[in-house]
Formats: sequence, C-alpha cells, structure tokens
Amino acid sequence: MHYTRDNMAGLLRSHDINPTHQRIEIAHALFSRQEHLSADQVMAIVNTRHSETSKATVYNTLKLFLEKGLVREVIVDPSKVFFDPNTSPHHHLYEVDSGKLSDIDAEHVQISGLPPLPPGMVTEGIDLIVRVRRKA
Amino acid sequence: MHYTRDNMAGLLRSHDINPTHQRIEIAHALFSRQEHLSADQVMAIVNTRHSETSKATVYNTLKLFLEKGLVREVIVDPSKVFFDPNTSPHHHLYEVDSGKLSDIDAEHVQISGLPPLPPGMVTEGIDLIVRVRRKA
DNA sequence: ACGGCGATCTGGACTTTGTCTAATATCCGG
DNA sequence: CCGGATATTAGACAAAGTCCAGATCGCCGT
Ligand SMILES: [Mn+2]
Ligand SMILES: [Mn+2]
Ligand SMILES: [Zn+2]
Ligand SMILES: [Zn+2]
Repeated sequence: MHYTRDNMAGLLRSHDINPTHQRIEIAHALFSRQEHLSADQVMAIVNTRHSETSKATVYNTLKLFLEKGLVREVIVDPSKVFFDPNTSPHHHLYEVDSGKLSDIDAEHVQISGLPPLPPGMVTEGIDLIVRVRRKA
Repeated sequence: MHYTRDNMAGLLRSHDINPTHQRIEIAHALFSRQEHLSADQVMAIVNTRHSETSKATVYNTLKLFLEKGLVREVIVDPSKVFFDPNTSPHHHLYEVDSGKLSDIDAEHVQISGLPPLPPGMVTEGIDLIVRVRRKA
C-alpha cells in the first residue's frame, strides 16, 4: 500500500476529519514516511519548498489527529513528543544515543502478571519501551 | 527504614556524591517521601520555609543524582520529567487525568517474546507504563 | 585564625517546546 | 453571492530546562 496525497483525503474523512490542504500535507508527511516524527520535524517537512503551514496549525492538526485516533503519541524523550502513524498495538525500541525510535511488533510480545487496576479505572494503553545504547 | 537528613550524607557518599547542604535537602525531599517528583516540585519542597536553593542547583543536582544512579528518571508526561528514588527494577501506573504516578512491582510481571536487540546494542532499561483513566 | 583553592552554588539570560488569542481567510449550504 | 461556521495565521506568551560568569563555600596547610 502506497500513501499518496490523493489517498489522504479519504483517510482523513474516514476518521471524521475535514480534509484541508494543510491537514493533507501533514498526514502525508507522517503516512508516506511511516516514521515517528516530532512536531518540529513535521513542520520542517511540510514547509520544505516554501512556507505553507504555520506552527499553530501544525500543533493544532497533530492534536486533532490524536483525538480522532489517526495517530498515536510516543513519549520517550523528555524534550519532545513523537507522533506515530502506526496505531496498531505495538511497542518501541529507543536508541538513546542517536534518538532513533523503531517499532516492536506486539504480536509475539507477552506481558503477564500485571496487578489488577485500581477500581473505577480503565486501561488507556500500555507502553513498553526498550531503551538501548551502543555497547561500551 | 526511615530516611532522615542525617542518613542522607551517608547515602550520598555511598554513591560517590559529595554531600553538601543543598544535596542533602534535595535527597531528603525525594527519599523521605518515596514519591515521584518533578524538578519543580523538588524546588518547591526544598524552598518551603525560605528560599535556600536555586533552580540551577536543583537541576544540576538531579542530573548528578541520575548519573550516579541514586535516582531514576520516569518519562511519562510530555511536559515534565519525574525523578524516582526507587531504583530497583519496577514499572509504573500513570493516571492520565490526575497525573498520579505509582509503582508496579516488577517481581510478578513477566515480559516475554521481545525480539533480539540490534547488534552492538545493550539494553539500558525496559520501561513499562500502564496508562489508565477514570471509567467513563 | 588566615589565605588559598577547587568544588559548588547562584541569578539571570537564553533556548526550546508548546499554547493561546484575536484577526483573517476559506469553505459551504441556501 | 451572502452569511455563518470552520480553519489558518502571526506573534505574544508560558513552562521546562540549559548555560555561564561571578560569588561563595568548605577544607587544607601554615
Ligand atoms: Mn502544498
Ligand atoms: Mn535548610
Ligand atoms: Zn511506533
Ligand atoms: Zn517508580
């Protein structure tokens, strides 16, 4: 499957998001690359040729995508949030030195023995992050 | 075991940290409470009576504690880092609404099926965060 | 006690990430 | 084409964290 700008409108609509020029560009940045991007990186990508999209719109749009379940947030670096076009359940491998973030398929990973949740609470998600660094 | 200011000097020394007035106060804030605190919270606690410790020192000291393995960092909220006096392997439960962060003993939790690490890499840590919220 | 000196602490400027607002522009149904 | 709702924008603002040059501290030898 190939993510073109043309598919983006449909993808957005299917998530109840009104497709606009800026939203299509931002979705395209994330989905065509299938990478974890920070708001800053999205901004840079979208504005490579000539300035097209403001900072406010980049942040507004990413938050909207998040609310609508189109992307997921990955909190792994204290200095910035990553946005993840992969919303299927999966985990992350974080290379501390380089800042590289990659996916770990959840299919074969088993987590067991977690204690019961506090009453009246529901799980919103389980984040598993394997932090690695270059061997000394 | 009770953490008094008097114990702190020994604890610091045992981690190769020169105990100073400010470092003792900051360590005491964390260890006497046994809670996850942000830099801001540490600052507030240490300066309750009268201003004693500067922002720069709070940040420098927490970073020093981190390097020396006296505390651990928990990255769970995009807007601030928490410092954790509990350095034994354990996981975290994060209540998204309230921001409350609590420990999950690692003893009974089993994680299996993780893929092999990329060559030349070693695991620095595995962070498991259970994100929960109040039932609708 | 005194002077010296490395280690530590400090105020405040600065940077980065993210939020907010009020004005403008765009879109769309009638 | 009009009018209202929706979306975008510049730029001011806020919060967390970093940095630096100068002041201070605590200890040692005299
Ligand atoms: Mn364009
Ligand atoms: Mn004091
Ligand atoms: Zn991912
Ligand atoms: Zn903890």
